[in-house]
Amino acid sequence: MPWIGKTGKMVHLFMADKLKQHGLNMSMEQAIILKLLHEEDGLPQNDMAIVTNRHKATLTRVLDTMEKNHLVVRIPDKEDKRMKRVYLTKHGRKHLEDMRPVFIEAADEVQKGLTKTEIKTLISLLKKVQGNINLKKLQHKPFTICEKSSYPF
Amino acid sequence: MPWIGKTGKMVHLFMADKLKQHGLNMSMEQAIILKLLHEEDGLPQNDMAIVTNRHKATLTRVLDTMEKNHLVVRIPDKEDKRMKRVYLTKHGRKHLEDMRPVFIEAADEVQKGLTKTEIKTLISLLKKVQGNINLKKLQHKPFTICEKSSYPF
DNA sequence: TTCACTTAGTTGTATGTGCAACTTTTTTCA
DNA sequence: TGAAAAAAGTTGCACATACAACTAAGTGAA
Repeated sequence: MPWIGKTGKMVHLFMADKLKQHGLNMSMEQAIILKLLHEEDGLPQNDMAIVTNRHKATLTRVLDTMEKNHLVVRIPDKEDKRMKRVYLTKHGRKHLEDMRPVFIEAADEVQKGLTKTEIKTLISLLKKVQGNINLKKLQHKPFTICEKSSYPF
Repeated sequence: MPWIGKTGKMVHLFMADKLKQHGLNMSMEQAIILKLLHEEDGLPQNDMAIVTNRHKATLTRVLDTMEKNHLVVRIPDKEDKRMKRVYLTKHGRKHLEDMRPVFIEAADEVQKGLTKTEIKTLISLLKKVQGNINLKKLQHKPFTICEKSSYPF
């Protein structure tokens, strides 16, 4: 399966470059976080780590940067004092709006020449591959395929 | 195309975990370099950066680590004094042999439940996607689809 | 109820990553 | 031929990443 890793990396770089071209000073990693919070605001950090396939320590640092840049805020959960829930700020929401058309255009470019059927086939095959991968060990939790697109494209 | 990036990341993590489980103290990035040199020893750093879709500065640092660990050596080119060519060491070749069965087993696991036809279809669709992505700007060179698997799986 | 276990998040450390700016060497072309 | 442009590699910087070890807080069973 030599192609998945490389294609994934290329798509990642392509999208990151598009953000840059449009003057959006934001990494793909941060864009992914914004998209995730757009779908469900106030997620605990650990849930975000699992959905995005990142280590919780990595998430700590990405959120440090994003909080410094006023894109999100961390608010401790009232019930469970261990948890911190992450919320979009007004500024974060603005960035989200700015990046939306960029990703729509970029996704079109990436899919150029593929029929609707081919796209459906590709996604279904990738889902099958995901189903074969159990990252339980990595995340200390059973892996579940996330129907929400944790990637903004 | 929300699935490519995430699936790629999952495969990457899965493979990295397999290396660890088998006691191979090596990052996927380093494994990719070893595999590349196995196919063509003595590549200049810049070529390696392009094929692996990494920035040349990144390659500099990965190779620093690998040279420190005696997996590869850098030898200046006789003709073009700007270039450094990278060669596998005996130790590097040993690591390559050790990781081969790990990747074969892991690839089987990732592809479980997919027919030969499905695998062919998946690869052909991913190639189409790659064809849509022009990373010229990123690499200061026109992009070409690399038929060699720059990924060890 | 208490003490071991688990869970959420952070920090230290090493590596991986891209970009800009830099040096050295080669190429181009006027 | 000589100056400008290009190319290969390195370094400073900021961020991303995983892992181990840590703190604080909740859970569960004797």
